Amino acid sequence: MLKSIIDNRENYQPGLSIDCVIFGFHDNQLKVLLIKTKHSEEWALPGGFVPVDEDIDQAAVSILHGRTGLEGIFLRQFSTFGTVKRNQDHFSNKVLEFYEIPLEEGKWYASRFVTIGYYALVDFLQTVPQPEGKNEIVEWIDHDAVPDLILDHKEILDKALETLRMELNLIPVGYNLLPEKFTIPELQKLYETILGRKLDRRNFLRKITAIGILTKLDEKKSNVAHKAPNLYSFDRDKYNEVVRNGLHQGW
Amino acid sequence: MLKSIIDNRENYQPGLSIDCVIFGFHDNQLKVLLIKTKHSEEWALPGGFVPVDEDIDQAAVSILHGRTGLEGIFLRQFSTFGTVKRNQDHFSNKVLEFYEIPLEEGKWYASRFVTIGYYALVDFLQTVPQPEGKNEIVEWIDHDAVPDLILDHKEILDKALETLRMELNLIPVGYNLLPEKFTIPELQKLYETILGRKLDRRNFLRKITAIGILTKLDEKKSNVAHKAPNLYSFDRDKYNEVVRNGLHQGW
DNA sequence: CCAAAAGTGTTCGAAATACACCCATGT
DNA sequence: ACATGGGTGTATTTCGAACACTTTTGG
Repeated sequence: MLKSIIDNRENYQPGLSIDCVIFGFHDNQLKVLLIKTKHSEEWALPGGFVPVDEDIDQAAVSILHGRTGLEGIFLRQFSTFGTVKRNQDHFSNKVLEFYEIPLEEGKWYASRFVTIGYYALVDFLQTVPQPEGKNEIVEWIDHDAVPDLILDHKEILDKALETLRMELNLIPVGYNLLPEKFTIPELQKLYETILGRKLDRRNFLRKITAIGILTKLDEKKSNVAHKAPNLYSFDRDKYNEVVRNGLHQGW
Repeated sequence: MLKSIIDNRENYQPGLSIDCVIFGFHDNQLKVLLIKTKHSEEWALPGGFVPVDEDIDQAAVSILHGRTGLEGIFLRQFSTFGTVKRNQDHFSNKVLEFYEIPLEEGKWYASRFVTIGYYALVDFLQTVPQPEGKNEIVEWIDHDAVPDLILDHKEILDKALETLRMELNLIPVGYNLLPEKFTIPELQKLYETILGRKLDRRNFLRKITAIGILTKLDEKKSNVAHKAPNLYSFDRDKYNEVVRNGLHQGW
């Protein structure tokens, strides 16, 4: 993968990469999709390079699709990272040896890369992590349990979550993070997880329904302990309308 | 300028630029600092390239300093632009002829540039527009009267203002846009100008003072028509503290 | 003396918060 | 039967929106 990019480096925007923070939600846990290559002990954000004939947003979509198989996903650029030293450590001879890349060509890879951060919200259950080649491991990691990441990827992840928290005040969230049918407590746990604090059940219900993007289904969740919670779905039209027009409230 | 960059293109991050939207405020008008090169009829945002040994944030600071002479300015990255066609038009033979750049070297310049947008808030009266060389004109233009800009610079400008409006809900604004001493009505006009709508005087006073960043001076503005308004200044410590901790309200 | 802008307080309604009881289900 | 989580309503407080009169000053 890396070798093929370096061999075809003429076709890629030099010194520029994209890193994606892919959020999922499962078991009341905020998850992050991370990758690990066999030559490294550390995890990394899934990322890639930008073909010269592709818009950066499109390149991000491609990366996301490549790692998750998903399409039509909520994807948002949040920040660009470009300190001089950000990928200094990345240029290790080990990596080049591993990929059998001559030192001369490795210079392309060794230079400072400016990386554009995107974050995505995806449906955990519909996501099939797709490693590129047998040297790669792709896995969902609990956000609480994210280990050290390569380079400044931890910083990028933190900034993504910070942005998501802020955008929670501006756009409704959940459409891509939850399955088709979900319960209010599930949605609330999602909000609580993103925000990192508890919310009052009754007030949450009032606020979230007031937005007018939920459809109460005539159906209850089955096979659950205790009282069966009602199922809801998003009213897709209204949801998209609110995404466009913005939310005028905060949490 | 451009020629010297192309001659030294090894020292710059390839395919990457920075564009700054520099806001000022004067005569109750939101102003934008724009530049025009003699070979072009169109205005542009002040921008530049990124030295390989400089952090992108630092490069933005340098560009800002170069065009305004100002330092220690409120400067914030807001978005990165990178559609394939964004600077297609920029590669005109006219430009290369003008700068006496051989076509071969011009290719560097012709490729797609991804540009990182920064916006700055500066004190209009302390800003001395500084053209780089005699081919450049640097001028404050009323935001209302901004003409067509080159490439996607209009889009970048719009996005900057949109971000600024949003950030008005998160951070206090004014420290860099107003002179040392100012009146509440002036501050209010600044807010109204950024937001593009009128605010109620009494409610504005209550809200802005509640933030606790203003110091009422024992001094009135002199030589003004009608009732002399009180002068205020920012409490720099508290101002910075609020910038750090964020504002928990909205307009 | 009058026009034009500055200063100041109160009322009202909406929204956020805090809070308690009943209901359904699996064990 | 009981423990656990789900569903619902109300009272209180807080915050933003609307609003009118008086004061000062230059012309």
